[in-house]
Amino acid sequence: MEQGFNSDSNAPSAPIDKSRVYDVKPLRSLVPVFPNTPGMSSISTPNPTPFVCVPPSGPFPAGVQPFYPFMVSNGSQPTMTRNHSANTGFNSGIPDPVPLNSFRTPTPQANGGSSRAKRAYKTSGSASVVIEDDGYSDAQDQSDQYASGFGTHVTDADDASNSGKKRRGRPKRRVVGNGAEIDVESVANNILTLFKLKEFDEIRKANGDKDTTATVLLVYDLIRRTLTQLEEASDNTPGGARRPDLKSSNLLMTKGVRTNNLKRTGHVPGVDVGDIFFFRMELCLVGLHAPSMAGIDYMSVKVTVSEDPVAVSIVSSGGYDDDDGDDTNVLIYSGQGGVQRRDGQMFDQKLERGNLALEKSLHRGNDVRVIRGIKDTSNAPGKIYVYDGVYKIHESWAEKNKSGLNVFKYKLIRQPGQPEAYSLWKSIQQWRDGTAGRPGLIIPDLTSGAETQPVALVNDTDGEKGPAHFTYVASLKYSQPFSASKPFSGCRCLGGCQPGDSSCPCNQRNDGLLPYSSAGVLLTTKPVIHECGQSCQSPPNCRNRISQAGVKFRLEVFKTKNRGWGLRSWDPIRAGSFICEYAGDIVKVTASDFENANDDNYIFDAGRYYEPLERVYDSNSSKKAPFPLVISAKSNGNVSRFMNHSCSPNVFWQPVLRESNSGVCLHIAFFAIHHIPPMQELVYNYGIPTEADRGKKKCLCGSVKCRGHFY
DNA sequence: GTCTAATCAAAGGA
DNA sequence: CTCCTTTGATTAGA
Repeated sequence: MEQGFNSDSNAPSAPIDKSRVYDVKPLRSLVPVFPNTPGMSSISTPNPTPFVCVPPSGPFPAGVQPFYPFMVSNGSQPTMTRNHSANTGFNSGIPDPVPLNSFRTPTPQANGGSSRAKRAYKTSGSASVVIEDDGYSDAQDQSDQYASGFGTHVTDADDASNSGKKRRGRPKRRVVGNGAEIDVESVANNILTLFKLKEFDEIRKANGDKDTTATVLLVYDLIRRTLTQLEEASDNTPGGARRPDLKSSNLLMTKGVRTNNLKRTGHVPGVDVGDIFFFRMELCLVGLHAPSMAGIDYMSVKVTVSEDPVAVSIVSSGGYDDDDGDDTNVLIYSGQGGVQRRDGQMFDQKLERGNLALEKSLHRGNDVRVIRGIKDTSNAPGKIYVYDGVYKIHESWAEKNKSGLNVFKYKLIRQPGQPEAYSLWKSIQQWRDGTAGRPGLIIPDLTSGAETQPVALVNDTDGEKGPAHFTYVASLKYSQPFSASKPFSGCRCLGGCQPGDSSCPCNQRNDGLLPYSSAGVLLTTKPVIHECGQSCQSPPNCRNRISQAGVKFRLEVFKTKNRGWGLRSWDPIRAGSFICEYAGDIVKVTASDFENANDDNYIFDAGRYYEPLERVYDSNSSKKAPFPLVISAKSNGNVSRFMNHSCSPNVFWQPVLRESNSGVCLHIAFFAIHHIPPMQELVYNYGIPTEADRGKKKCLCGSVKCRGHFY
C-alpha cells in the first residue's frame, strides 16, 4: 500500500475518485519534520508523500505504517457513495478539487514558532479596551491589577504599555492571605526543570507521539494543580476563580512545551481515539483543537490564487442546540456565531469563519476531528472532552431557530473502522441506568457491599466463571500498628482541613501544603502522605482523608485476553485521582514467609526495586521504598489484587500514613498517572525482579517499553 | 509588524 | 440545578 498521507489512506480499495483523495492532502501549514533528516523540507520534494501520521491508536511498535489496521470492508462503501453524491449535489459555485502541487506553497513557517515565541505572558491589549463600557472597565482594571500583582512574570514591555494606559476606577488590591505572592513563572520553571523540559525539542513540538502528549499533559496538570493549590492557600479574594487552567497552559504555550503545533486535518499523532481531556486547553496543547473557546478549528488552504478555509476539528459540547440523536456515528452540528456572548443578544449566523470552513470542507471531503464534550457527573460543573475520531461532513443547510434567526447545520458521519469512543460512553451510561445489561456479567457486585460502589465481575472473553475464591476486605488491616510512636496530635478541623491553615497539624505534617486538591486529586507525590487519623476531628469527607474514603469509581473485574483477570473502570479517571488502596494481610518477612510469598501471585512488596516513574512528580528518588511492607491479597483482598503489571502503567502507588489509637499505620494508595478513559485496563508496575527471580514471570503487557518480565 | 473581535470555557456564588 | 458574574487565552483577520 502506498504511503498514507492522512486518514484517507485507510480506505485504499474504496472506489473513490483519486482527485478527491489527493485534494485532501498536504495543507499549506503542514510542515513535516523528520527525526532522521531534520533539515529537509518536504516542500521541495518531488513526491510529497512524507506526511505519515503515526497511528493514533493502539500500542503499535515503532515502524508500523498502517494507519488503522482494521476495516476496509464493511460499511465504508455506502458511506463513500453518499458522500460523493452529497458533494456533487452541492458543488455549484465551489472550486473543483485543486491539483496537488498548488498546495506546495513555500511559506511553511508562516505561523510557526517565531512569532509565538515573542508573545508576552499577558497581552496589554485588554487595557486599551477599557473605553466603551463602564460596567466592564472595572473588571478590566482588576485583571490588570491582578496580572501585575504577580510581578515577576510581567515583562518589561508589558509594564511599559500598562503604565502608559490610564487606569480608570478604583484599583482593587489583591489580598494575599499569607503575604506570600505566587510566582507563576518560577513554579512552572521548577517543574519544567524537574522534567528536563526547559528546552522542548522542535521535533516533539511539530509531531507528537504517545510519550510526548503524555508528558505535555502531565506537566500541564502539575502546574495547574500546583497553582490551584497555591492560590487556594494564599487567596481570600472573593470570586476565587483565578483560572489556573488558562495560566498554566499559557505558560507552556509560550515556553513551547506543546506538541502538534501546526494545524492539520485527520488524526493527530500521539492522541488515540477515545482519549479524554478535562480542559479545553489540553486539547490545544496536544494540537487536537487550537482555539481556546471556539468550537470550530480551521486553517486556510491555498487554492490556485485565493485561499480557502478548511475545517480541521470541532468541539461539540452542547453550547448550541446540537442534535445528539441515538446514532452515535452521526452528529448534527450547529454553526458558530449568532449570539452575542456578553449580553446574549441574538442575530443571524453568517457564512464566515468556521461556518465557511465547514461548508468548504463539505465539498472538499476532508476528515474533521470531532471532540465530544460530556457533562462530568462526578464533578458538577465540569466537562470531559472525548476525542471521537474523524468524521466527514455529508450535508449542510440553514434553518431558523426559535427566534426565527438563521442557524447553519452540518451533518457529520463518523468514518468507519475507528475504535469505540463516544459510543462506549453511551453504552456505559445504559449499563449504569439499567436500560441495557452489561454483556458477560457474572456478578453485579463482587464486594457484596463492602465498597460504596458495586464492582461488577464480567467475562465477555471466554467461559471462565470467575477468579479463585478470596474474601473481600475493603482495607488493609493491621493487627498491630506499623509504628507505635505517635509523633503528632490530631487536628481540630471540624469543617475539614483547609489549605493555608498553618495552625492545622495536618498541613504542617505535609510540609505546609495539603496533599490533595478540593476535588480529591493528588497534587504532588511525596515519600509519604500524612492523612488525618483517628484523633483528628475532621469529618470523613475531609480532603485529607481521600484514601480512607474508599473506592469512588465504578470499577469492574474482567477477564483479559491473556493475562487472567484484570481491573478497569466504567468512569473516566482524572490524572492524580485516588483509585483504591492495596488491601490484604500483612506478611511478616521471615524466611518461611518469604518462601510462601514466592508462589503467591497477590503480593505487594514495597521493598522491591521500582524504576523511577518519570511521569510522576518527585518520584525520582523512590527507587526503593524507605520501609519494609509486604502485603498478601491471596486470601483477603480488594479490587487492587486484580490490577495487572505493565511496563507502561497508568497507575502508580504512593505510601500513606494514617494514625490510629495505637500508633501509625502505613497504607498503599493507588493513583492515576494520567487521564484514563473508561474501560481501559488499570495497570501498575510491579517492580523490577532481582537476578534470582528474573524470568519467572513473563510480561505480557504489550508495551513498547516492555522489559519482558516482571517481579 | 500590532491590535482586536470572536469564541460551544471554567469556577464560584446566588 | 440553572443562571449570572468574573476572569480570561488563542487565533484569524483587520
